[in-house]
Amino acid sequence: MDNAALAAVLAELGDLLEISGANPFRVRAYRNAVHTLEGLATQLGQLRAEGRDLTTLPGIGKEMAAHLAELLDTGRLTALEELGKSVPRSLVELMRLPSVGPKKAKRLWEELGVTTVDELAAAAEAGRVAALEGFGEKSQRKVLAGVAEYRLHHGRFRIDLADRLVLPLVELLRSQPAVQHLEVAGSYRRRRETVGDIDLLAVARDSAPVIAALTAYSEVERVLGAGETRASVVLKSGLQVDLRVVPEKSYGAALVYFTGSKEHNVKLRIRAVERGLKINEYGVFQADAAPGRDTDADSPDWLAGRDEAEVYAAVGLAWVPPELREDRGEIAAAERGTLPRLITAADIRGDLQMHSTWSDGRAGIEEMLVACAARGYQYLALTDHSKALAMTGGMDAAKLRRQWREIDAVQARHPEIRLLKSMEIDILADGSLDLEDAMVAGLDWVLVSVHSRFELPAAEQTARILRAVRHPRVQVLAHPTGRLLGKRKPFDFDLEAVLRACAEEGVAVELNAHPERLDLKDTHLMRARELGVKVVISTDAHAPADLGLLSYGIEQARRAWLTAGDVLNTLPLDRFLAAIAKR
DNA sequence: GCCGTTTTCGGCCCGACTGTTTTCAGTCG
Repeated sequence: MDNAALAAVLAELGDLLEISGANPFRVRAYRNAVHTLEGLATQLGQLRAEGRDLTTLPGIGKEMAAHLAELLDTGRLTALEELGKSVPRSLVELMRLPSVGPKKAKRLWEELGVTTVDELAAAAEAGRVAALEGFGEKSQRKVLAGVAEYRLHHGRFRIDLADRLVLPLVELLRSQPAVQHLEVAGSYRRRRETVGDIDLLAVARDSAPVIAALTAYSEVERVLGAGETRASVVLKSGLQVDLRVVPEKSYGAALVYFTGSKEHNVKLRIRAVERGLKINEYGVFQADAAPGRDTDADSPDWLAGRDEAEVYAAVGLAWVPPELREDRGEIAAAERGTLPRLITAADIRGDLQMHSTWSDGRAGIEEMLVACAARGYQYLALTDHSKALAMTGGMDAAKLRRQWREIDAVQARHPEIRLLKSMEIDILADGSLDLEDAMVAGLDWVLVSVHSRFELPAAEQTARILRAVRHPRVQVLAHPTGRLLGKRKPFDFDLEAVLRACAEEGVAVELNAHPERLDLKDTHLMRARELGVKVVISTDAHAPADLGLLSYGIEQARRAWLTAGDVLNTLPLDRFLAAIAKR
């Protein structure tokens, strides 16, 4: 089982414990363990095989370690199966519905016999939910609306889709005369690869017109609620948007608070408590100056909160870039002053994966080159597909030779940028390359990737990829896990073994910046860096406009703590060529 | 259930909104 699967089982047990009325701190312990697993850069099974004591991991104690060991050994968890005998496991699905939490899920089950979302829908349609004490007509309607939403799509939104939906709304709200500041917070600001909803934060002279502008927005499907300082709507796309309006004095504190992550905020508050302070969304306050006194921007106990740096400084920390706020060691680094200088788009000197009309791209070589030069790049690699991908017009040796002649001609017309001869060479099922070695030797940049046989057993898949990265001329492994967000899971293989081989062989790994891939992902990149594997951030562009997708790759690289020094294509041309010539 | 130069017990982050309540529990972020 991989870390994500382990985390899912512990999360389910935590939810089920909560429904069964367990001690809330015990429930939280499960949530904390899940968070640790999700943030782990190395597979837990690997750590265990290396003899690591799992209880040295944060939030993992004796009990969690035993659960994890059982899961790794047997793939099952007795505690979950036992609890499932007294509380239906399907109840955790009910908690995914808005306004249904553990208490309501339990009562729906005990008093109405509801155990699934479908049964809940039937009960609500029959009017049985409204009759329940503590519920009413409105609760019943909310449940039905929630079920409809759930059935439509109970997933998250890819970050690029979120951008398309959010940016016009942000522009509209910023144009309101009353608005002084408006920022998108939450996981969107941390640039997670997907977002569940959108948190907007505003400072305004008068909150009412801002709230009204949101609820009246043409893309709003329905208004979930609107009060003095906050409002929630669901867009026609299904994306939920929450808006909070805060006083100017609280803007920084609120931005920290609503940017999260929750785990990062918890750490900040604990630091505050240790220093006799209190942090909430309105500011940093002297704690217990007058117990029970309001802690808002007008309180005499208010100390800081106008901007984020002020809030961090109040607890002895440097400002932390939003992408790092995941409780992965950033607090300690901010305290020591050792936060990394994160890579930016301006550090990139060349794009090392793109396609042209020679395979499945939509633009010619020269067009792609001109677009790269316009971005200020010093080099680009043209990586059209190899012949195994016949449907893309993949090239065999003869076609590749013809392409080289055109490349030479285009290069002769454009001395301003270096056009590298390359190819996205398929890794065949046995790990051999889909191009003769004599031709491989003629390439400036040798990129390999898997595009077929995703279903191979893990051992075979691993052996196949290992053979490819151990090929003496291979320089980069592209989109190593093959995942497509929301469409295809990563194929089953031992990434750790592949990364170690890359480290030994001096092969780089790609961070494919296409928002559908983002492969490797942030935690994998952290592991690559630990092992000393260089990263290449490429767009996989199939048209000039796709070159702009680079920003999505940069964001994930930042989430992985990468600096310019960790990324090969930040090097100027001469140093880049020198670096890859060693291979 | 986890954690600890305030260790092996007694804590564990905080506030707004909603709906159904006559004073607040539950949910959510």
